[in-house]
Amino acid sequence: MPIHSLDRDVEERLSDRDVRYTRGRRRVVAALHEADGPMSAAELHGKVGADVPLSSLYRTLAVLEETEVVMPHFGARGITRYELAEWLTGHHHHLVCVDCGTVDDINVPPQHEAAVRVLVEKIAAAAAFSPSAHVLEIEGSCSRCR
Amino acid sequence: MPIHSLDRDVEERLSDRDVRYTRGRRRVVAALHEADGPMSAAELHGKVGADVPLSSLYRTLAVLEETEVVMPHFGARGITRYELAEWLTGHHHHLVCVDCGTVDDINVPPQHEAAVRVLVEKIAAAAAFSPSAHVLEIEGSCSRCR
DNA sequence: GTAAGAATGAGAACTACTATCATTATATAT
DNA sequence: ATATATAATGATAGTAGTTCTCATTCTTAC
Repeated sequence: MPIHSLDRDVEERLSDRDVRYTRGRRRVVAALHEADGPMSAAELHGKVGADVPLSSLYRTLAVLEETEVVMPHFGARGITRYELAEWLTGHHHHLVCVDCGTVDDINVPPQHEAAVRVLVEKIAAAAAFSPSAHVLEIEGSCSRCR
Repeated sequence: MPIHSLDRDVEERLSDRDVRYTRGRRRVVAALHEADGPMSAAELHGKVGADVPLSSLYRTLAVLEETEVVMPHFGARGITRYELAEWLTGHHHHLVCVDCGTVDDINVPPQHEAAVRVLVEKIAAAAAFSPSAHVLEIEGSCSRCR
């Protein structure tokens, strides 16, 4: 999705919730859009510039999470990373490097995704659990570490 | 796996690594064995008794992680939970309740597990990533919350 | 242009976790 | 069995990531 139509979608969502789409918030959304995986507050601090204080980034992320523009991801010890919500980016999964900890997004072709969904349904059904979503993380060594 | 054979396996592993299998460590292993999902240090503090200080629990968990008796799980904001390693319990996945945050283990029948593995291979292959493991978390509402 | 409300920045406070160190327990050698 | 060396524990101080507070600045509506 190009940045301007993303921006329009986010703008509309925030306006619906009576929340302003300010410069600081735009910067965070843009940084997450350029990233190729979830980012932590500290990583965003490095990317959007150190002039934006960490406390503001945390608050911005909290606001964007409440309005469902971003989603938290808890894949690493002690740190919360954020990525744009799937209604903005499309459904995807993660490749997690067990050596360096980087997380990269991976898009799954529709037929595989459908197969995953069917399996999830079957597995959950056996436990009388009604699944609303699934998270698949593939662990291994990334190309940089291998 | 019954507790005594689990205990024997852990004992052997720790002895191999020249680490003692003490009373405190046994208590943690037993608590994790009885649990039906990963537990945090604070939750263990409640379960094994408040007479075991948190600092000891954190260190015990670190030792058990180094010796690969337990595995960390980062499914919740800011907290690390631990569960017995899969060589002790068998491979399994998680049902995560989006309402209350509880995580329950779920065993997956072999044919479904095989299908998951095949899909993971295919998805990863498309990104030139060689998978060593996978984590599948199924989100939904647990029976208590529904 | 002004008033009301929202967002920001700076820093204090909180929580999960880690490190330190003195004390206690365990294992090995004699 | 006792002494000695090494490991584990408990208490507490310290750290990192995150959240809260509040005074100031910016927006929006009138």
